[in-house]
Amino acid sequence: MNKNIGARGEAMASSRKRSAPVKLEEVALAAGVSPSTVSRILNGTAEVSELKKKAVGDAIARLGFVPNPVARGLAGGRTLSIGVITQAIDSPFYGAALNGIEDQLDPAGYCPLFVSGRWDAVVEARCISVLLARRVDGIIVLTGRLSDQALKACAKIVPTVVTGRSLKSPGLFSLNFDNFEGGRLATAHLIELGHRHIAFVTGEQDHPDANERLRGYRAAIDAAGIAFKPKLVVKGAFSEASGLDAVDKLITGGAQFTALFAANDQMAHGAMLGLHRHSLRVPGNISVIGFDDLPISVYAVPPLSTIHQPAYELGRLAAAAMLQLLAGEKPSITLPSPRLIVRESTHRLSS
Amino acid sequence: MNKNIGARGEAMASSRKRSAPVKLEEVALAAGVSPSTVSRILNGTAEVSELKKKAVGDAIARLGFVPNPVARGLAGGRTLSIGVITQAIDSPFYGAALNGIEDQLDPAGYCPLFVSGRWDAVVEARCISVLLARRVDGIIVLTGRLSDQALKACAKIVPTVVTGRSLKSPGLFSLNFDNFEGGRLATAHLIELGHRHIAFVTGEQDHPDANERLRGYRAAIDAAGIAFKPKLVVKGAFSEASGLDAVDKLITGGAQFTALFAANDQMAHGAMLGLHRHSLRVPGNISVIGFDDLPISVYAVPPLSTIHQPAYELGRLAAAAMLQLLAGEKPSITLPSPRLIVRESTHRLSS
DNA sequence: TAATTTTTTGAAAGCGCTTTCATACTTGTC
DNA sequence: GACAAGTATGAAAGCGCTTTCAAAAAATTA
Repeated sequence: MNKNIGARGEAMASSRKRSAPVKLEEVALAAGVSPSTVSRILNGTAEVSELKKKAVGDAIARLGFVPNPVARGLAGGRTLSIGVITQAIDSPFYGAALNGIEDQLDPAGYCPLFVSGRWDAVVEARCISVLLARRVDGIIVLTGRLSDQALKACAKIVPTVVTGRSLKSPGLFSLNFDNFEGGRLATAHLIELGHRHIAFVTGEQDHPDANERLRGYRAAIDAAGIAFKPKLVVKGAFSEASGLDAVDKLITGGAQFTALFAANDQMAHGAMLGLHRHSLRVPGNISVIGFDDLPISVYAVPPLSTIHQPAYELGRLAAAAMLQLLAGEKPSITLPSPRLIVRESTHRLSS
Repeated sequence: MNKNIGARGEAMASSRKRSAPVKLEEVALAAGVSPSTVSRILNGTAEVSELKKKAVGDAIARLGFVPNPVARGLAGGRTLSIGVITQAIDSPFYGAALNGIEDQLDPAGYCPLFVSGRWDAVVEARCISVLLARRVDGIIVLTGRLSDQALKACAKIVPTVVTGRSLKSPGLFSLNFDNFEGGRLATAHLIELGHRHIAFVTGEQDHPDANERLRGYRAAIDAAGIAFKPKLVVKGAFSEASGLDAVDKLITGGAQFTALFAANDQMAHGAMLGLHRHSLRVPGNISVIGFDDLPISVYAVPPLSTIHQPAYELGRLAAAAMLQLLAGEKPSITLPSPRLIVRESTHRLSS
């Protein structure tokens, strides 16, 4: 009763409104072979004579046959879909990564299933359940909150690719961007410009990326022989609002600084607005540098200096690694190194 | 229902490496009923005695059974997944909408399948095929390029919800934001502030939203008795870069204007940078207003006046409409009206 | 040419669930 | 208390494809 819902039964012989989709069986019949043979040709799972191959190919083309992925999933155990856990599908950074994933997966016939973890380990765990229940063939986790333990457990069930950390486990591949080096690079740039009092706005609490960037900041000022001043480091949360707050805190706290490094671009934008509100010019009075190189940062007023993070590429490579994992190969993929992008928000300190 | 997949079932007898998922048959056995009964309880498709209902419920909980959506899809014809066609998954505007869709669909047990149409009717058509091949239960098209015709054809096959246009057809529901009124509102605001020379940066060519916003602009200046000057209207493409270009074109073309209305926020940001490059201050020399109210616009320097478009809400409502369609109801959903958001990028014209 | 190995192919058994269809079991009615 | 009219339940037949398994055909060897 529910099979051909849309199929209005009214049109019998002649004009069929919505002909039921062609199925493999019909192709087999038309080509004069057995269903098994058609399946084998479709999947390349066995040698088939050229003759039949052609007959089947013709039949498929003529009938316009498209295999039903649902049936394939049930019978073959593969759904040709990959679960992708992102933290916020509406974040500009993740958006680009998702795009990269889609671009890479699509030609391979795979389809991504996006779900949002909302920076919450519990939600993330639920996401994994949902994805697993949907029988995805693999899971890509974009920098989540899940424990290494949970990730490894997941990898036991399906191939797993995770970004933002480095761990080894069977069935698991991790792809890590050098956040430490990025943090160092950004800070060193500021120091290079003559700045000695550099404020730092951190990212989400216990986010590995955030911690690494902070480590990079410390390493750079240490290397330059600048004393670390805890007062110059304020907590942020990767959001524009938190960048703005951070500047307020800094200024009302009486901190002295000529440059500010925000652990991501979103906070840098918030910080720039904060400085503007305090009648501080960027880069005239304060130099600002961010991290991520969001598309919008090119168009900030002034355009934001930052560390380029290849978000799109990250997605593409994560997907590529997944494809390799699925093919039984051992992925051999590495991310490009952090790159400093100097625009107009950083300036030499005029003494 | 499907809470605990993460629960490694090691508490069982001995330590099974990866216990095969429990299936409905086992639940039936454990509860002492037939598989049919379990299915009926799961789907609520028939009356079942309280007694057995409880027995089955217990068995499900005890065994940690989670129905296999793939099998359900094959047998029942419903996959509990909804295809969503967006133009650019990495656009800040669509990101928010996708979030809304996900939030609305998830509690209902549905799962969105996102694909990107890339502002291209051909790609979009391919997306529909892919989605249909995957046997989605419905399709949501976020302001696409497809012809009304194609959309109606799609609606014949599965329930379809489309935003950004108004058309009626069986199985089709459309949700349209009042872009005309938004455009009018923005322009009227500028006029109210004393501006008479108002530049307009258009959106993507033949994008319905873009055209409507332009219509709103014209209506407002007409109403104010201001002559329409074609030189003040320049083509944009909804991207930051095109906003910047537009300003260049305007200025090198010698156009005289004291205010600028960009058909979306992204272009407004580009335009603000363009003005900055020409040493024009916002709003000191030129007032700027955008359209969409992207999250980032709050943190622009200066914060951007704009027309609020409820992107998240749009997604949520589109999904809600889909759910109603699926339930066989006739959706009765309307979008909130455009709302003017005055921030700091627009200012009274000082004569 | 007979015997043996290798390759191609088809029949049939699922994959895990939904859904007729028919069967027991209740009610209700005169 | 016998007969019609429900109601809860189970057996079995798929959904459209993949995948053993074994038979048939072809290639190889002795």
